[in-house]
Amino acid sequence: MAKTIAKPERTHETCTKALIPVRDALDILSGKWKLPIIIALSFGNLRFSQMAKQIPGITDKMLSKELRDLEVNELVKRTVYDTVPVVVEYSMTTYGKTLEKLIEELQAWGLLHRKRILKKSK
Amino acid sequence: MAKTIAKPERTHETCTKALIPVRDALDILSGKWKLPIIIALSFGNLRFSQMAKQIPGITDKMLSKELRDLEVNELVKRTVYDTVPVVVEYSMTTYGKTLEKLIEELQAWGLLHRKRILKKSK
DNA sequence: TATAGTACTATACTTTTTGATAGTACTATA
DNA sequence: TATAGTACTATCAAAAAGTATAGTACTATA
Repeated sequence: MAKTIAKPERTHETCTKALIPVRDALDILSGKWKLPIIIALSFGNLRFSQMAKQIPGITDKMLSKELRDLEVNELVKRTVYDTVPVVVEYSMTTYGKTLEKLIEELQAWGLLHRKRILKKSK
Repeated sequence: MAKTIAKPERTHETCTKALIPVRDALDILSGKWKLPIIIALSFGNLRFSQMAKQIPGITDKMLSKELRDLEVNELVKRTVYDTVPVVVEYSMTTYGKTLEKLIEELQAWGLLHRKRILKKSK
């Protein structure tokens, strides 16, 4: 017997509710610095100051804040090494890597969109 | 012979470039009102004032601005009827409907994320 | 002549997000 | 004792996003 999932009726009500997780996903990627941070970390683990160097223009404050956001959402892991001076290493979690597929899909749509819209404005 | 696309090397340089269309896609969906408008229109064409009623809390200014954005991006079509008083009808374009798949994918990820994160906070 | 209905625009304001700049705590080394 | 290195935080300023409220242009109808 095939497993089926009861799909709620498509009403304004249900659609508005269905919007909440969409917004969640968008929020995770939104803002000026989330994507650059994710990309930087996708190349390998980085310490705070290394990351600050790799992402031109970001301030310490923004980096710190965005990393905390990503950490709270379990997308990035923060590891403190008990050295002197202390060293903190950031890395993508396995879970965080599931974002990559989503980002690729956004990229695919965005690429088509660029082609379509820029063609017109020539 | 299978068609292959030359994939650029994966460097910071190329990744940063690849980020541009991702940002484009995110921008299209970002802001407080884009998703509610898209959902409302996905149920059928609407006039300005009808839409304002269906989207609780939106101001005329925001509605007008966001519709213009969507129109410029060819996601929404604006049709003016030569009546008195004038009536303007908004509808999703065929192209605009291609966003639905993307929205569903965001939703799918967001749903998993909700489950994962909310579970912990209980 | 006044009002109503449509689809907006204009202005000023508040809130949220981001930026600039400086400062903190710790301690090893010169 | 002064400086340097690490990973931040604090404070204030600027910019961007969103809200509140009123006003416009048009004309048919009461």
